[in-house]
Amino acid sequence: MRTSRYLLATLREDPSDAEIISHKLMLRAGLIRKLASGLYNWLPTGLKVLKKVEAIVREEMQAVGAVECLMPSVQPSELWQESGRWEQFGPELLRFEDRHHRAFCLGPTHEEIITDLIRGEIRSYKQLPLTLFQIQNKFRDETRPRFGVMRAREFLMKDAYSFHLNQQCLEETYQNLFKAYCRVFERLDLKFRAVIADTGSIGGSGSHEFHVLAESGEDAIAFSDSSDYAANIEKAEALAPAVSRSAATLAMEEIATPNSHTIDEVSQFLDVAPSQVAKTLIVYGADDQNNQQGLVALVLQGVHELNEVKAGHLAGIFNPVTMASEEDIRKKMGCGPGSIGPINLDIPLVVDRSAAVLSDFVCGANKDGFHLTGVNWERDCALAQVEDLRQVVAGDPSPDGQGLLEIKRGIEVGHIFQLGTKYSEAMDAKVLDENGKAQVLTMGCYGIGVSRIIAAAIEQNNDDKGIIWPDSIAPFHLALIPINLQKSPRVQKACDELYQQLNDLGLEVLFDDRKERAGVMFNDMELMGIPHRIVISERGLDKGQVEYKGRTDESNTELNIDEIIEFIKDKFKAIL
RNA sequence: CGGGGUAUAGCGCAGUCUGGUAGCGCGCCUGCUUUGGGUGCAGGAUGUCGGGAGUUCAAAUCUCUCUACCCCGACCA
Repeated sequence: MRTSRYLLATLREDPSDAEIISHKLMLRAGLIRKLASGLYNWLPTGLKVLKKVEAIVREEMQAVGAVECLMPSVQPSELWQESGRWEQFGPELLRFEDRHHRAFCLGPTHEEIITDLIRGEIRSYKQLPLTLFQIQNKFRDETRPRFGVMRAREFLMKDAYSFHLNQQCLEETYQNLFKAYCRVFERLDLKFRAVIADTGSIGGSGSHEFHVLAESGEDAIAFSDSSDYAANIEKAEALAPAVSRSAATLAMEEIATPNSHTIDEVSQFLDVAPSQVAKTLIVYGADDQNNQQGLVALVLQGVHELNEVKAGHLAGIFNPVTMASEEDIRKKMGCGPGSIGPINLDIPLVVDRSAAVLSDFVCGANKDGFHLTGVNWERDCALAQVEDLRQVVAGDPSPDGQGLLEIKRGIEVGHIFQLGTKYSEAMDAKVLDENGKAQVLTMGCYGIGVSRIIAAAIEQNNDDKGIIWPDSIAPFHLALIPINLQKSPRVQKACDELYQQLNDLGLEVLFDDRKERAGVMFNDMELMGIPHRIVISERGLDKGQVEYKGRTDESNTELNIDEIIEFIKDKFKAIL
């Protein structure tokens, strides 16, 4: 490709609406342009990268026997009614009507469609197991799209669905897909971790997320420092403290704590450690159908944060966990949220494992401006229900009993689920087994955020000059930069010849034939992250030489012009 | 959805408080110059000042209203 015939679209300055490095660089390097909030045009350079990621994903899916198909992005509401998700899904599901007033949505995912397709096509266990995948645009009407394609509303996803007669077979496929995902991220040269995950709104039993490690990641991951345990922090279990509760030594006492509401204020005012203060949060309760019902008190140690995913999974608590309004709290407790404690509350009480071993602790007195000191469980307040409620923190013991937890940030680029029969049951997808008996299909589903991977890869690989692509997904393999092309017939001839030879090798070469100074060309090619470059100049040709430099090399390598092709061949031996 | 902010040339911004008919840098076009890290000089083009309504002799500037976008919080590949 010659730059004069290409849409280079590089920008000198950071666009004002980009916050994180990958978003800035994707705009500056001319990969994407925003159309509207969460909607992006892919420029030629961006699309080349997208297609390469797509190809790697496709190859690895096919390598584990998955078969490609393609489903529409517009989906009829009836199928979503059938699975129950027409009601369950929030406003993230973009709904609309066609001219006949029939309701549709833009597909945020395709469980309903694939289940409908398969229940019509698969009759016998002999056709199982089967894994289908597609690479297709999804639409989710995110409340807050941000960070460019990292969290866009329309985005490219690879979604795969597997069908089985039983759980054991699902687990085998799940393991295969797990390995395929690892290979995808390895081929992309990304530093990643597979972590135990919560199943969220997709549903099902077992689940892993694949995270690219990056400071700007929106997720926190807990790792063991001495085993391979890794989990999304939402899912990481906080073990019960090894120590048991000490005996009470103090009498319970009510103390005025004017204007002290937060844990820090109270602990400073009373001069006790924040860990000795119990934090009581009031959330809405739920009945068996998860209808909102009354209030529930949750007690944590002052230094800990509530893990809303864990709390939401408990019976009797409304999911998603919702903090009670100050108004409801006052109505029930007669005091503000900053003065609540577990003593003499007539609502259900759930105590975190770590809070349950406190003794002689401090808590709110359920009276504005007062706290209780010297409080002890059982003596002063029954410990009805003790659960794991809190977010793990760095230094907690690993749930697998080996080592301590570290917390790192990650970008979720893949998520795999063992769905079980959630959709097949609801949508009556069955096959006949060996005995001629109808069996509900067991399903798995497997997603990769293809467009998000690109942002994640940049987030992980960049320097002050721009993007640093791995060879596997660089938009071009090599930049060919002439010095003084317009004025030197020799440089022109040498470039044309080399350009032809490199193309003939099957390499994607970006030949910068613009009438620009060297610095401009160097900067643009580095910004775009092209991993290799060759410079041809009069000065070099005088010595019969051209010059090579890798994107991250410290300095140039001078090469005789008749060696260059062999040299390049060697650089690309993995792909040529 | 709640809270905060922004909207002026392709991009980044000033001008708005104190009303007088729009400017800077980069980019773009022309010519010369320079030619190994965003050259220098000269000339040039480009704006319904986000939309609508109002106040005024006069509105980018004041008032009302609508819209879009961004940031901070609860969701997800």
